[in-house]
Amino acid sequence: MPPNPEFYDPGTLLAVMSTQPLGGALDYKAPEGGCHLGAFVEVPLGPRKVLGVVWGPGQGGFDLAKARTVIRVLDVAPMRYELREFLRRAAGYTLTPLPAMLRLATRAPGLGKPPAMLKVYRLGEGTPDRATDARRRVLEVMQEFGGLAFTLGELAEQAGVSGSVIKGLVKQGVLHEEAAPRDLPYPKLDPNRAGATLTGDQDTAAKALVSSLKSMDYGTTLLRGVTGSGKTEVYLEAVAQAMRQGQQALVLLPEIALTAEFLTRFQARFGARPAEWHSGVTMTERRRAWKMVGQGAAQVVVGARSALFLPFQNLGLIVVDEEHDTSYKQEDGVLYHARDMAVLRASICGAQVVLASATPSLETWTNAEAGKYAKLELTARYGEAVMPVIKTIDMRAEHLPASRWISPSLQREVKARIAKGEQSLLFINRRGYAPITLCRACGHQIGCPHCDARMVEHRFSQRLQCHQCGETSAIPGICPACGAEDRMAAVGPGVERLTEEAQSLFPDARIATLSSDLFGSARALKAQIKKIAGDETDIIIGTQLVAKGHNFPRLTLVGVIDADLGLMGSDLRAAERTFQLMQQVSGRAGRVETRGTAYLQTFQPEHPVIRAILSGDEVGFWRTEANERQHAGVPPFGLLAGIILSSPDPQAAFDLGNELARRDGPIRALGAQVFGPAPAPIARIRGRHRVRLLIKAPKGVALQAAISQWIGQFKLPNQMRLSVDIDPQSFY
DNA sequence: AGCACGCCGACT
DNA sequence: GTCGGCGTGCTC
Repeated sequence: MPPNPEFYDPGTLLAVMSTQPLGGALDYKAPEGGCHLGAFVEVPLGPRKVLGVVWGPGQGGFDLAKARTVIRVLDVAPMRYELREFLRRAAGYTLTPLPAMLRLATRAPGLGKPPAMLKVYRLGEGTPDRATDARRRVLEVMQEFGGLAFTLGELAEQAGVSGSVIKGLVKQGVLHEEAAPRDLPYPKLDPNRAGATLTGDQDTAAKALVSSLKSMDYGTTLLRGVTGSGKTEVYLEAVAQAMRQGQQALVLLPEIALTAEFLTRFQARFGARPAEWHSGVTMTERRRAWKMVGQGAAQVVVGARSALFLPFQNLGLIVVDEEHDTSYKQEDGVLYHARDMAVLRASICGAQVVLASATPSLETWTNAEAGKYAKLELTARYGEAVMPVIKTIDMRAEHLPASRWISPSLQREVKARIAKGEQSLLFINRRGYAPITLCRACGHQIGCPHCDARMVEHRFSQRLQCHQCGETSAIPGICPACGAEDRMAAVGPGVERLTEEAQSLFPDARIATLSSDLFGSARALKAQIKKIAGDETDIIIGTQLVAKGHNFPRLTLVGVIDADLGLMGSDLRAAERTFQLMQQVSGRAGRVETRGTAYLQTFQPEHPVIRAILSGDEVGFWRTEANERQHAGVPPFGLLAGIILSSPDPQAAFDLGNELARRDGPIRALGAQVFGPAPAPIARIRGRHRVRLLIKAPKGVALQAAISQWIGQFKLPNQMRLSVDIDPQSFY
């Protein structure tokens, strides 16, 4: 009989990938009873026991006498080929060591422990020696729910008795105590429940997605639809089809804040909630989700980007909602882009990907234009609402006193809305009160002591805060540089300061401010959003947060305080981001009956991006933008990679950076160029100085291989860390 | 990541 | 002499 490549007999040499930063797999002998390829195992490593996954046959090439034996195989479904292959390819693509990649896939609490058990109580055979009232109530409850098992707490509460009554009944054999797994399967979802009635466009798109799902093969579809066009309802039909086919589905959302609204709609469609996976989920719930996904007992997962690394058994669909969102790029630790990884994972396991957005990224738009992705368009808005009229306010012609940002024209418009009982939204993409605190005597600006970032004044909390590392400090009365008293000044607008200005301009208006840092919890934020959507607010003042998927039915005016923010930077995606953000924010106006108006305050109304937004010529904008990037040879028409060197010693980082730039043979051999070293976008984080080199390569070359070869020539001095950022997203 | 090994400065 | 600083290297 030929050996089974999926199984290792006791004593066979096999490779185990651990989550320790070793750079690769180590060989071990299979334990008594053997083990499967992909099994989760505990292995000895030096004096410790560590978690690992059986990765393949032993590699050899070392003193075989050193080989130790696998301690035990964990009681967890083995990692499937698809996930191992995904981790391998993702590690190769992002130039991340495999153990670090594997760690993302094993981030479940209590993985190494036996399944957590719970004591439950069930009806036994005996009868109680004396029938007290309390005992009778317990038995009634047990009978009412016929044969169901209860935990002590549940039963005591239902029967209105204390725990000792139940313990007493157990002693007499009336009740049985047994162990049940703590991790319960998720409620069964019903794909055939009636969903929302889909309009023509939506119905066509949903049918197209369903038929793609039926192919049981890989494919990616861009689902384009303006805000409020019902994208969610459409892709939920694809989720339903995956379930009908017995497959699992994953829905990625960019913000935890959006999950609450999603869950409500999900429950309405399928009758129960899916598994959740994001940073706000408790340890217990996390373990349950991980295990149930691995057993196929969770049909649908909604979560953040890290949910891509869950051990799905038969994944049929990945939805990336708001696919253009910048938070899909992981910016520290393992650097990856969740949208790209979703496509990679799906292509390996033969699943469908739906990229949903009103304002897709240029990458996705280009792939769809080129026919690599299918494209579905939702044009009609949900209900009768129409897109707003968009106009500019030329700030060069407005007369504004210093430290004022709401132009007279915009003030008039807001007043008119208040008079009609309609809502206005003033948008500014800056948190806090003022972005700069400077000394009027010497010009000194207060910066973060650990990062290369300015401290932002938050009047709400009466402190200065670093938006990079979270460091806070008191607002100084004396300049720390020159010692001048009472000369510190708040410069520039933030959302809190705009609120202050609005309060003085519209003293009778009811104003609500919406900024992520003004709310301690998602619940408080939700309450505020609900209040705004109701009848209690005339003016909403908000940051980026308001641009994302909330419905404010009475809103008819949007004022963008600074539409130029982000147009001037050297970021290659600056125009794209501004375009997307302005479209989303303006789309907030006039969602129901009235046609709304959006005003963009700008100093450059003739700028192509502003003009494109005004004319509504999206295709024109994308074509122009695509052309420019093609000429510049940057993504998606060329490859970019960053090399970040970080060290407590800035000179050491620069020296190594120069050395790398000088010996760039492997990179030049590709026809690629190295730029830098230059201070990284965040030049200092937690006391470490960061220097970045940028590599620009033509599309289609083996960039990763060349980079590994290149950096492999260098030995990192003490304290120095090097990380590679494939397709970096931040530039300033 | 941990942990041992090892090679130089200031102490009983 | 030796205790301990942390730089270097190994873990199958």
